[in-house]
Amino acid sequence: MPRSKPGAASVVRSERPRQAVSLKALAEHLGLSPATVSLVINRSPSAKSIPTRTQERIRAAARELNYRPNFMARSLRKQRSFTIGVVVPEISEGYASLVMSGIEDHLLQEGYFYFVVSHRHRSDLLEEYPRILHARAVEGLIAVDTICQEGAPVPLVTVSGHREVPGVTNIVLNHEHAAIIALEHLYQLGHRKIAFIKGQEFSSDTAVRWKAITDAGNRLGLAICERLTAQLHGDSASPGLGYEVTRQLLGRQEPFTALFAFNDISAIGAIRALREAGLRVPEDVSVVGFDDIQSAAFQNPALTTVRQPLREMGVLAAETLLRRINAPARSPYPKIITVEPELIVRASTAPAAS
Amino acid sequence: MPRSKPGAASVVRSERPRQAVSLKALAEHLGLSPATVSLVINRSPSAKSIPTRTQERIRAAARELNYRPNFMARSLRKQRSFTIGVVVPEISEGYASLVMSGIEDHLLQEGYFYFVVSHRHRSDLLEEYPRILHARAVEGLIAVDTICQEGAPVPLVTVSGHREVPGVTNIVLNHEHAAIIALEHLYQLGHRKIAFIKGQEFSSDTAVRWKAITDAGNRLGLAICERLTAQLHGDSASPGLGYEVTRQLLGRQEPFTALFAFNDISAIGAIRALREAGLRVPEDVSVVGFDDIQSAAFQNPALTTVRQPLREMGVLAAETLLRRINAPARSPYPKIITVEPELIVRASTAPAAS
DNA sequence: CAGATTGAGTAAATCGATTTATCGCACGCC
DNA sequence: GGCGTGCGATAAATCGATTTACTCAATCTG
Repeated sequence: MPRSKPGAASVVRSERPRQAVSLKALAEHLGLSPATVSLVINRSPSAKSIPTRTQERIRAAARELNYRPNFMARSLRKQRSFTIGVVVPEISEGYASLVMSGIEDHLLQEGYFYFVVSHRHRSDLLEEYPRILHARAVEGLIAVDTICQEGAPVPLVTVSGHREVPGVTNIVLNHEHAAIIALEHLYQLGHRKIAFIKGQEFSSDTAVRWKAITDAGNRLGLAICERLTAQLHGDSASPGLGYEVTRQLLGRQEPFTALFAFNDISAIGAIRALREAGLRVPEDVSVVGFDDIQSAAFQNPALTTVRQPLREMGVLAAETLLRRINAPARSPYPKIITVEPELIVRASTAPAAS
Repeated sequence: MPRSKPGAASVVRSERPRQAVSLKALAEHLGLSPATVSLVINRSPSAKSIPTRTQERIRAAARELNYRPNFMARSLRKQRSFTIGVVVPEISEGYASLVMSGIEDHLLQEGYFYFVVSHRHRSDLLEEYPRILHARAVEGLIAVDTICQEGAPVPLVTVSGHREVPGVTNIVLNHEHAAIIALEHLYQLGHRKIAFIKGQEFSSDTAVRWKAITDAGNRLGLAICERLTAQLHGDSASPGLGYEVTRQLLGRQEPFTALFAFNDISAIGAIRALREAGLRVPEDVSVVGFDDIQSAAFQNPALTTVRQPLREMGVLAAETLLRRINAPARSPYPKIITVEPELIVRASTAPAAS
């Protein structure tokens, strides 16, 4: 009797179906079997024998009851997680986050999600993270600016990995070209005494880039002076590292008219150190950065830099990974994909004095 | 016969057990039932009746065969995904990525992973993403600098959400305090004509911060002049927006000796605009930023700014969310958690001229 | 009219782990 | 000799969806 009271009824009605409705519940509601409903919902080819009217009925009910397939159940059955893992050194840092932005764009478009982990160059985490990502059933991995020791049990794409590891596709900048356009720019401005800031030992770009620079120097007949090169140390995304190393460089009393930094962050620190030493940028010393992070354009002076297409590299990594995941096992895959740098000339470089 | 050939055998042996071993396989190998093995592996209380020797045997075999529980199966059974969703406006941007760094830190520590999606202020994505995250079985959501229209079917924590929505815990900066320390600083330096850059309409901090600023102005007896306030427009993480709006401000021919920007990014753009107009920072105009992003310290001049503890806010968001997830349903939860700002005085502010 | 075909749908196995209720057995006890 | 009572497990249900191999009836075919 009380059930028929309008007030009570309206309370009940106003409650949305909170807990998820399962395939079984939906099938029951329809007076059909779960099998049929599943076939129709998934537009499976074997649903072609089910008449259109029934199909409509099923879809309508699914909408009405707000049916959402349980992701875990589906994943378990199909053995697919539509999830990939992204390994970066540090998430709150311009390089990685730009690459990730590209990765995300493409993955979401294709119906994949991704887990991010940042290892901060701790070797225990570097070991552990791929394992726990694998335990989380990721279908593939993207490693950004991270040196991977060995192949993984799933397809692996690295961005600036620089190691030929079997099973790994590597997306890299054309560092030779990058070195040439940067040095040529300085050379044409009349610079002959150029200082260099190398990257940290652990950065995967460091060695390759340095080789490219020395090669380019030779090509241009530009002597690269040992006393004018220094190396970043320490694991920090702050310009402080570039500042320190530039002070060292200045302390060596070897004059130079230009400086080519490992990245924009260290270039920014370098400019500060130069200024504090009473040198004007670019009048006394020209500075070239690398990467073209977002704030490069808004430094004072605006930074001349070698742009890496970081976002595009992320998209490319995601595309390549998905292609590999969806290709039949043991298909051939590219070992290396090269992208091109671009010199962005702004206000931190000028003709060499005298 | 051929099977006993040493060469062939060694080939077989050298192959690692590639495909995962299941609980069932492990149990079979041990001559036990899956139930027993599961109980032991999970250190379930009901495993206390299994003698230590057997337990050891099971664990040893698990190690040897490299048994890894299937995540999907476990999740399906336990109805837990140990995954949460993070919604940000844009991943490659200082504010969100610092918060995310804190979120990641805490979540991974606690055995959770997270999916990130960036909506770029597109309202269709803002609608869609929470839904598909829910379909992906996330156990909770964190929304960063994002206005959420309604509660979610899972616990939701917002960072700078500023809306009282039932079911939502909001982590916010003490904007009143922030406004006071910034204005007091300028006031004490002798500034009376201060320009302001307000945030974009869509930013969740904009309204609250502006109210705090006007209140603080009143408190200090500082007139806030309509003609000296302007608002950011457009969805970009570049200082270009601040540059544009500062040029507008300058065009109004209303003199000012200090400028309080909505964030560091726009402050950087503002400084460039001021410089181009022939004004020196800080000698002619002092500039105060907001957020204290990583590059603030290395601007030229180094930026005076109101620091938000973004990383800590991320950690706090993650902690709060996990607490809510693991609390019994319908437990009480905090509606608001406030964190304190800090004024970081650097080189972009100085005593007012004249 | 037997046999083949088609239409409409279903039963049941499966993915891999968790968990509750139960079982057989040996031992001690009265 | 019958009865608890630990001990050392295990059988079987369950989580929710997918998918293969059917079934049953009606219709067509020769």
